[in-house]
This record gives sequence, C-alpha cells and structure tokens, in this order.
Amino acid sequence: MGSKERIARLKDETRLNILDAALDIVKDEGWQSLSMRKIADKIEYTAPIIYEYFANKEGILLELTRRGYIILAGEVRTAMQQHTDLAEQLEAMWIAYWNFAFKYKELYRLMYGVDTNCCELKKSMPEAELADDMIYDVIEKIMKDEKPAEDLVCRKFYTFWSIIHGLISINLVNKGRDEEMNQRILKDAIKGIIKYIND
Amino acid sequence: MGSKERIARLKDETRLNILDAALDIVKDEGWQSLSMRKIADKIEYTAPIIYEYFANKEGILLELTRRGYIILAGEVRTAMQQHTDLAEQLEAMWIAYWNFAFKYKELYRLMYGVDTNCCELKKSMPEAELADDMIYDVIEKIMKDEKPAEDLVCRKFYTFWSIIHGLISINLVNKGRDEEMNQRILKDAIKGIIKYIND
DNA sequence: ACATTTGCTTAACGGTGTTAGATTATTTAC
DNA sequence: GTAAATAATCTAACACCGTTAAGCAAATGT
Repeated sequence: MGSKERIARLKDETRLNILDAALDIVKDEGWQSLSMRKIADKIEYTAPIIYEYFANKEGILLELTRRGYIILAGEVRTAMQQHTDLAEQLEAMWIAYWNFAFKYKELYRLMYGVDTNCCELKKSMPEAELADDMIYDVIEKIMKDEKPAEDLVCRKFYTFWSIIHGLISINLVNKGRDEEMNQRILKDAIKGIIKYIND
Repeated sequence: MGSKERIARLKDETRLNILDAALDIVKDEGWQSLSMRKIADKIEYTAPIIYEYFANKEGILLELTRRGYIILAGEVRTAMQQHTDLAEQLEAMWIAYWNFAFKYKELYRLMYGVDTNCCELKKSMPEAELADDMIYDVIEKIMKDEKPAEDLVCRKFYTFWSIIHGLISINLVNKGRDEEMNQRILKDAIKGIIKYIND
C-alpha cells in the first residue's frame, strides 16, 4: 500500500510547516515572542502536536540553526566557485558570508547568538559611549599628522571594535577555546590594525 | 529628623540588593533563568516589591547594563593612564576592553547582546562547520608557499571570522547604521588581512 | 486615640513550555 | 458491514513567568 508513504509525506510536510511557521513568526515579531501556541495557531493545530515532530521548543530552534548552516555553506560555496584567484576567492567567500547574515538575519542571530534584547532603550544611555569616546580620541590622535577625515577615524574605530567584539563573542558563545591562541590573535590584530592606521 | 535619611539609605540599599541578587542568579544559572520571583527570594521579599524600585524586569537589566558601561569606561581609562606612547596606549585600552569582557562575562553579554541560547547542543552539529572548513582551506592555500603551521592558519581564520562576525553583530544589534561605511570597513578589513596573511 | 500613610503580602490575570488523559477519526480484522 | 484496534488530535492541567490590584498590618502624624 502506497498510503504509508503518502502519510509519511504528510508528516514531513507538517514538520516543514512547523519550521516555516516558526520562521515566519520570528520574521514578523522577533525571537522573543515565538511561542509554541503561536506556531500551532499558524499551522492550524493545537500546541501539543508539535511535540510529535520535535522534542521541545529548543528542538525547533536547533533544526532552524542547522538549516541556517546548510544555506550558509551553499552561498559560500557558490561564491568560491566563481573565482580562481585565491585572494579574490577568499574575499568573495567572506562577502558571501556577510550577505548571508543580512539576507537571513533571523537565522544568523540564532546561529551566532546575536541578541537584540532591550536595545531600543539602550540608545538613550550616555554611559554606553564613555569607553568608546576615549578610544576614538586616541585613534584620532594617532592619525593627527594627516588631519584625518571624520569618517576615516570612524572606520578605523569600527574596524577595531569589530575584531575585538567578534573575538569576544566567539569566545563567549563557544566558550573555552585555546586561551593562548586568542591572546595571540588579539595582539596580532591590534598591532596589525595600528600599523594599518598609518597607511 | 535623620530617620528620613536612614530610610532613604535603606531604600537605596535594597535597590542595590536587587541588582546584586540579579547578577548573582545570572552568574549561577545564566540570563535565561533570571526571574523576578527568584530575585525576590534572594532578597527575602516577595516579587511585587521589586516594582517599587524598578519599573519592570527590563529596568533591572537596563541598570545592570548601565553599570557595565561605567565599569568598562573605568578600566579603559586606567589602561590609558598607564601609557604615554599613543600606540601603546591604544593597545592597552583594547586589551582592557578585552579583559573586561571576560572578567564581567555576564555584563558583557548583556551590554552587547551575546546570547548563548542552546549552545551545548550546537556543538554536536556537523553542519556548523561546513562553511568554516571551506574558508579555512582557501586560507591554507594562500599561505601554502610557506608551509604554514596548523595554528597559524587557525589564527588567520579566527582573525577573519572575528572581524566579520563583529561587524555583523554590531550592525544587527544597532541596526541601520551607515550602510556604505560598513561595506568599506568590510572590504578594507578583508584586503588588509589578506595582505597581512603573507607577512 | 484616631486617621493616615507606608511596607509588604496574598491573590489574581494572562501568558509561557510541557505532559497526561480523554476524545475523535481512521484503519484493520473478521 | 460491524467491531476492535490504532492513530490523530484535542482539552485540561501543571508549574512557571511578568505584572497588577486589593488588602492587611504596622508605623507615623496629629
């Protein structure tokens, strides 16, 4: 009887529906307000059946991250295949990575734990810029000889901040990597960028 | 009567107790499982009084972030004051920033939205490394002439990843900054690091 | 001594993730 | 075709969450 397969196909379909519904909700309302009952509403079932397809809510998130990684790998691969020169290849791949992050914002957030919890209110917090301003000033002074344009200093600052914040994030999320290597990466990067400032 | 002041001081004290209790819970159990009732338990009150000191849960988090920024600014400042040479100053300041992030892990997570939601399970996900491996290989090829040591390639990879991930995070969290500048930072950084690979 | 304010608690509302039990629909067996 | 068995789904509940309203009891002002 082919009905077994038809039923299996239907099961797979609602499994996909659950994932799609979850992603739709997140796109509309953010990760914070994703709930099992909302997913159930969207697929026109009640909440408990979701547990026939996923162990729990985290199971859904985990499957979505998995899909995110697969999509990312695909985009990076096609970028790679469009170049032969190694340096060009590498640049294209990183740009593909970058583009993925913004094309699939929600997935990227999930994959790398970038949270936006209470960020509207954070804007009106002067303390948030105390440290930044100090660093900004020093960068400006280093470049002073050349009367740097405002946005050039800004770019240097963000370059610095990105690399440090990126390293930190990676270490906080995938905690407990090689501590010594991190320190070397950090110092290398800082020295490199400082040298690069004066180009 | 000085009792007014004594009472005011007591109020300030329980305000601090609330913040301390919250941070303690987070240190022990993570942000996910911080609840008003747990805070209340720890300060030996019931949940509703917390609302006499903070508008809501987000208010507590916001005050903790504020304190985080102030501490960070302090550490960066003292780092700055210990050097005169500008380049050394800048390096020390970034290292202070780095150290802050790990000394006050929980605060840093709060301040910059680095979430660790469901990360234990993510380790056992082979798809997570598909894209990484491809990029890793290209870096290795670029450096091939020099028979690079394993950990040197690794360092380069993380340097790349950090800067891109950092830039992305910053843009996802403080969304909608200058798009053009971001692209320039990105390309600059990539080109810079590629050049730097062959040193 | 009475009235008022203050500090704090209990009870509740609507929401969450999740589980157990009842119910309905579908398939299987005779 | 009807009865039994199985699958699919729902309702109800549990324990928790953030938050608010009502009430009590002690301290205070007069």
